[in-house]
Amino acid sequence: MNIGQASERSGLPAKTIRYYEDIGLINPDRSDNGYRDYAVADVHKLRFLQKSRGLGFSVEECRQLLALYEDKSRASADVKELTQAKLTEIDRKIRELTELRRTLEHLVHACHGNDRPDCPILEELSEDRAI
Amino acid sequence: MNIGQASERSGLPAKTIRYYEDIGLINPDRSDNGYRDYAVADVHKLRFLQKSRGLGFSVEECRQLLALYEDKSRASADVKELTQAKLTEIDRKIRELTELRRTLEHLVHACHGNDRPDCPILEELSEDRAI
DNA sequence: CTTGACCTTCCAGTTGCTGGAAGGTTCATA
DNA sequence: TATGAACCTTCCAGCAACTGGAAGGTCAAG
Repeated sequence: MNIGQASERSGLPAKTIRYYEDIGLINPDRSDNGYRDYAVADVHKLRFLQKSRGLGFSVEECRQLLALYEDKSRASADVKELTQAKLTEIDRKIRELTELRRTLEHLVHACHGNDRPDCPILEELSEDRAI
Repeated sequence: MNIGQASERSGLPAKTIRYYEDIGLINPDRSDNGYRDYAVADVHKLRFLQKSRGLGFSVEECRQLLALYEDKSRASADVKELTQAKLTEIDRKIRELTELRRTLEHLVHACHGNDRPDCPILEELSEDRAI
């Protein structure tokens, strides 16, 4: 399929898809007319990139994550260690998002109007273990 | 406190903290010697920025989120709408992270070695409702 | 009173896109 | 068959969000 369709299916702008090719994240075929030709697997990768970038992973981290999936020697200790590190990071992100969610919800429900002059989030956020 | 301590407590590099001041996200006092002087509330804001940036929110979105907490007219419909939009976005992120986590874990546990030549994540990710 | 760890501003470079120009391809319609 | 819209191509420039480094001021300890 052409880049337009790959864009539509992955949720990434065509510009970004070409950029990801530039930096070696994907390698679509080329049709005879010179157009890029994306396979379904490419679209999966692109969608994966779209999500993981949106979740705050850097391009290099996304490259690592992609590599985890594609690594032929998936059993190696290195890969396992990296995966474990990523799992820990993901857990942290989930925790932080949950916390952020709780705080926002609290604002909507408890502070409708002006019962508190000061900002409740600041107290909530300062509850953290790690300061 | 000086920028070094604010950096240590917020988890943000001093460079980034100065940048956030440049673009108007924070406004620390200045000591007589010209050094920036951060209050505890500034550190809370910075830590909040550190987290929300790391969770994939743009600086402008972080500015909005900060504004939600600080908005004096917190009861306005606009603010409520924005907050609701952010909540929806946060829920999506949590869902996506959970999915990513499940996939990675699956890789670690189920695919140790070479029982699958093809990449299982690609199938998992293609299960999405919204294609 | 100097050495080292701070801090300041300013300017340049990097990452990760994003927009726009200039031009080729495809395909439906006049 | 031609012409226009809707695609696609490369290339280059600009923006967002930092990041590094130079050049220099401040401060506490020895």
